Amino acid sequence: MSLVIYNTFTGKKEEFVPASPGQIKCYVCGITAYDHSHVGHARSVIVFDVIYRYLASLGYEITYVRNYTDIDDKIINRANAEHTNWKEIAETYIASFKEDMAGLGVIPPTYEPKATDHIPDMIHFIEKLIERGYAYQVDGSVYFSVRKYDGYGKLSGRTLEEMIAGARVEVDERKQDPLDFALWKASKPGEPSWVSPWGEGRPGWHIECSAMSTKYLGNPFDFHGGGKDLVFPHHENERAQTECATGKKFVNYWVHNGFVTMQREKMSKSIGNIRTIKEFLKEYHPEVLRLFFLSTHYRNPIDYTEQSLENAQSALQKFYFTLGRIREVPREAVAASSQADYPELQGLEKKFHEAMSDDFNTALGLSTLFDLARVLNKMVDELDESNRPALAHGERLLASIGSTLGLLGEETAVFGRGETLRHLKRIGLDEAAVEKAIQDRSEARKRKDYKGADAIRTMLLEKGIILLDTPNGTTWRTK
RNA sequence: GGCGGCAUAGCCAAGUGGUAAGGCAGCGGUCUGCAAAACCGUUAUUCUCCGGUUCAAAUCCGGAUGCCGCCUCCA
Repeated sequence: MSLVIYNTFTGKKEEFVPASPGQIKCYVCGITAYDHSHVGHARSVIVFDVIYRYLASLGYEITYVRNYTDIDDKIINRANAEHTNWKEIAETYIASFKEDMAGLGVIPPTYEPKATDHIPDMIHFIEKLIERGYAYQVDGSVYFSVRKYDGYGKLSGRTLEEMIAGARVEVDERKQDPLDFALWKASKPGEPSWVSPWGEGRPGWHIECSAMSTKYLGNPFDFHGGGKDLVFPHHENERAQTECATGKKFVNYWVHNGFVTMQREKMSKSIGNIRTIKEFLKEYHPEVLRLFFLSTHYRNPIDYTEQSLENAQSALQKFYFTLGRIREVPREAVAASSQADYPELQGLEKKFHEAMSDDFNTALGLSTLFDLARVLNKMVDELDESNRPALAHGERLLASIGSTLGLLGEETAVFGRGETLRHLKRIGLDEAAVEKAIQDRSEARKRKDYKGADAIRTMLLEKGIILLDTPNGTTWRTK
């Protein structure tokens, strides 16, 4: 089965052919470390985490790079506002991001380079551009000469004329052409700076990704990813610089994810409609966010609403319940599976792979998880000698699909406990009070006082607590 | 102003020529003292609207409307 991927550069789905067989080299633009990351950043990271996991499941050996922009106007501004230095700000928010990533269960990339650790690489890169006649120096700054590169605009699908027509940029007098962009910025007094052949200064934004991606991956490399907003100018500029400096193709497949919106509007710091990852994680299990993201194709926008999250939460709970039911079946009963064929399970496995190999169609892939849950629940309901091996096989399939998506990674009991505690915290109820109410109800039931018992059930239900009467007594869970 | 994307049931959402996946919610049923979970059944003659191409269109083409994004930092 071949893997098909939508390439922003061609605007089409293309069959994926790795630059070297069996290996994949991937670069994804990370964050600018000047504040806590929000749910929009999380989408990008999770989308590529799932792509990474899926490619790994296909057996590829992957080198995955995700950078940190740790020097930039916003970082400097924040440092000034807080009377500290850029380094402090950058380190603070890189640490914050790492904490978020761990919380979200994201696999760490192979390399996580920081821009300021690669200043010499960038200087070298710029020198090459000057040598080759694609860049020029003015007053200690260096600019890239956009008109020297005739491929400019091909990634974002616009012509130079269109860009000029639509320009809202303030023209910097020193540029030879309004479209030119900075490779190196001469520093103003008091600003952080590094020594360069052009004087004290700091790198332009785009150059770090060109220098670091080619340093760690060479070029051309397989994937370059990031949010859709990076297509222009960031990736367009990276591409221009790199192809001009190396004389070789930069990237084979450009992959961009859609935005997270709130009330249909892009989530972004400047609009102010953000939800930080930390805020999210206080309220929900991390896999809820992941499941929510995966329920829509990665290139489409996704609207962040409480209802959608509750939805994702129910779905996640459903999967964990299913897993929990299976695991309650005595181990010897599920036994070692034979090599027999299970057409239904194999069909679902195939469906999952077909979905994922068609431009990572996780929404469709997720539907196989629902199908699988149904099949497995039925097996547990109708458990007998004949379907035990199939159940064992199915359990493994559920776990394996889950792990490819980064879901169902927790012990069912731990998951359930976590959901309970989160819910109690949200409604401000303590566990002992719930237990006491349940005990009262059990006594009422013993007296066959069903009216009284139901009153307690209803009271708890209103608080989102559902009682489960089992042969071994009453347990409870949160809605 | 320039360029691009999207529009599928109450909600979320897949589906790029062959007669509408999946989830949530709802309804009916099995089970249960009642519930919950699970399972079974059911819920769009129709895919924003108007034209066109075709034996056949949610899917292709043209137009309209609406929403969103990029063009400035942005995942």
